[in-house]
Amino acid sequence: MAMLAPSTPRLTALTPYLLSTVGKEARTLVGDRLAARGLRLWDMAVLAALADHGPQPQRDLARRLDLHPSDVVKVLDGLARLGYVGRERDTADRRRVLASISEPGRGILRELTAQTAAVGDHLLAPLDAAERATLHALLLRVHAAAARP
Amino acid sequence: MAMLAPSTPRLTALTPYLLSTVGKEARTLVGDRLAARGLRLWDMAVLAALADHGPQPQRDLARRLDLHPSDVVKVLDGLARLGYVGRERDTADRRRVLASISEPGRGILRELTAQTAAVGDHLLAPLDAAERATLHALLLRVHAAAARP
DNA sequence: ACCCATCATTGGTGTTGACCTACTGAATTG
DNA sequence: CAATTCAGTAGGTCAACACCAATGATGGGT
Repeated sequence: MAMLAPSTPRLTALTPYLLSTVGKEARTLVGDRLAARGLRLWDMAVLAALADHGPQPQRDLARRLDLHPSDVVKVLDGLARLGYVGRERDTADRRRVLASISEPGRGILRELTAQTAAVGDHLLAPLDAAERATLHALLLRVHAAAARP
Repeated sequence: MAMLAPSTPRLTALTPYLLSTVGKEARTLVGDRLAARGLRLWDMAVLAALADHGPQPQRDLARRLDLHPSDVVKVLDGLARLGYVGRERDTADRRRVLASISEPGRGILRELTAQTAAVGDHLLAPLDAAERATLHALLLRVHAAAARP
């Protein structure tokens, strides 16, 4: 269990530093929960993208998640071996492979989502519900702005 | 320049995911600026800790920054080679080595701090001043809570 | 038909971050 | 004063991550 250091004022005065360390902590906590199921962060991201946007060529996944196409293959290989995703050639364009989430995949995704929410509860313990909502909304706007070129 | 992906609702609904991605982005942006000066994130953290808490044994730095003692040595080696820190045996306990920041060290730290603030401005562009303050305050509380055992 | 672009895949590379072990010299404890 | 604990150091491991080049199959354009 990673433990944040009681840090130094010069650093904690900088929002990027706080974002970086708190983000790293979140990453580690979620990563640990996923690791307990033999999965990694990208696995969850891919499952979520498939659940949200339906079956799609791997190219789209790569663009959507900003993940290298050759790494998409590797992630899907792992998920397919566990039965969480299926792959079919697109009959319209036989170069493409349509990846889709399976029922077991949806099940594990629900679990992972719950786990992640639990991590959130733990991490945001010092904040009340309204504050958590505020934080989330602000982060969402920052995220959205950083996402577009 | 890393670019965040336009992500998927199921993920952006989870605060830990937002913290993780935005944090990673902040980390990368700051890291790039440091790399332009041949430094890394830990270098800045160590300089800041020395500036904030004065000369101190490396053991304290390790605890303070949650950095492995053997890695503290390596970071200090690099900083010492650049003349940003000095090291002296503690006369009271000659096992200890007191690390301290030098004047050039303070200078570079000021620069790095300005660079980091600039990254903050860029990253938090969509937020107005009050919102940035709110975000910072919330993150600070989360950080402080996660820091203590 | 032919050529070129696209998609998936394979099998790598280099970097990084965190960690671990063994060793030295110094202090503390019994 | 012997044994143990502690600080710093040197050197190495290890997994994760992002990225790259080459290949084979397919599609689209002219």
